[in-house]
Amino acid sequence: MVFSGLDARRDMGDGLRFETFATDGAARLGRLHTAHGAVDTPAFMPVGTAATVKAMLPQSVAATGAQVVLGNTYHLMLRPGAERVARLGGLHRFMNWSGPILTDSGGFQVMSLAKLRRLDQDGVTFQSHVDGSRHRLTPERAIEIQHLLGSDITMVLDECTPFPATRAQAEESMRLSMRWAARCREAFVPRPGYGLFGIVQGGVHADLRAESAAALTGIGFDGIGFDGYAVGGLAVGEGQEAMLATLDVTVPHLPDGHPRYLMGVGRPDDIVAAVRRGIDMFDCVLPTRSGRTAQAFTRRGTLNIRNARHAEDPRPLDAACACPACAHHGRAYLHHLFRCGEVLGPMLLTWHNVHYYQDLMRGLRQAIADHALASFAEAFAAEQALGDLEPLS
RNA sequence: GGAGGGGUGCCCGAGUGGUUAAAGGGGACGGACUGUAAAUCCGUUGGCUCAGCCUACGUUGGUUCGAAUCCAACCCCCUCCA
Repeated sequence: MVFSGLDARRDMGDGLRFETFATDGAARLGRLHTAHGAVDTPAFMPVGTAATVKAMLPQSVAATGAQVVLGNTYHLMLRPGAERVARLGGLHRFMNWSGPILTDSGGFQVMSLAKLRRLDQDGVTFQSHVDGSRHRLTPERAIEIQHLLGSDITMVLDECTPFPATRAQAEESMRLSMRWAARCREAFVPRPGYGLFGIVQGGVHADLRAESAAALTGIGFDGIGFDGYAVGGLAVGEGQEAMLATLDVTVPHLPDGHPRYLMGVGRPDDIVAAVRRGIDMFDCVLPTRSGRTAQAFTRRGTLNIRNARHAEDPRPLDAACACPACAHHGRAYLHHLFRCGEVLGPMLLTWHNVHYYQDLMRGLRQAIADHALASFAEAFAAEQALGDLEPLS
């Protein structure tokens, strides 16, 4: 490279364009433009850690209305390896997903695999959960891997601060993440349609969140900042009330002109609450993991399809849902598939859950466009509260 | 007809004198799951008036302070030989 990332960025213009069409309170209706297409926001991004949204075909994911999926630096680094993906034409081609891809940096694994890694100021060394081999991840290498994958939206390497943590631990952890974020910013090679997101940390402490946001928006030699801003380290055990309170003291510090991404969240009610607080993007394993473990999300709340009460229930999971599980099958059949351990059960339920999440996002976007978000949220909560035992209308 | 093996809780199956309402599976019933070490994990699973009692290891009877475990008879099941 003859020029640094920041020089290139100045020469080539913004990596990701984000436009906003309407607002309702703090919520925004927007569109994020990437090299592989646009994402309407607020958006929910299904998680495809190992180059697959588990139990779904890429075209099925797209059919739900999902416009962007996640991949994971740590998992793809181990298998099949970033260089191999690059030789095979990049992650989009590898997994046959033509839309935008956001890749997490491995920062979540710094927390979730705490027992299998050693952290130092320069980076983190993982002991592979697959074969025990050692793998070094520095901010620079995390960015390099995401470049090799061809990620549209690259995430900085951070440390997802665990909960509970003392204030001192949260502060130290956040500052480490901010130093790493600066290194990621330097290492990232800007290209039109590709972008880098910073991640705000700071636990549940308002001043630390503010400090983190200020660090990210001012990062770089001339305060260039990032293409988008993620809020990390939430939904890790602090509870919804603390999470929302943290959003209340964090989002105001994030610039209006860039997308805001609440990492790893969440349940449907978390998403509604966070959108009302100005969050534009979400990802969560709940719809996919729960789909594989018999939990369905519906307008009437969650249900466990394994439960005996569904054994002879011919109704669909959700009468208002257009997904294949609801359009062509009743609860009794899905119940039977799960009872028998048939793979079609997890496949159909995952499809349904992802479809439900996308329906929810469509509803939220429409509500913002209509300036009716408050009444939408009220109706959403009322319907969820009815519960699954009430007959579906 | 002869020889051998075996009958344990919803099912399979361990257990050969007391620490056994009885390992472990399965099934059943329920729960959990929030930038995926997850098609995973965790409870419960004889009854009752539930820190106690009752019922229970094919059936009946016996030995013993004490039996799923030892003995006898009987009833079933399996394998081999006629």
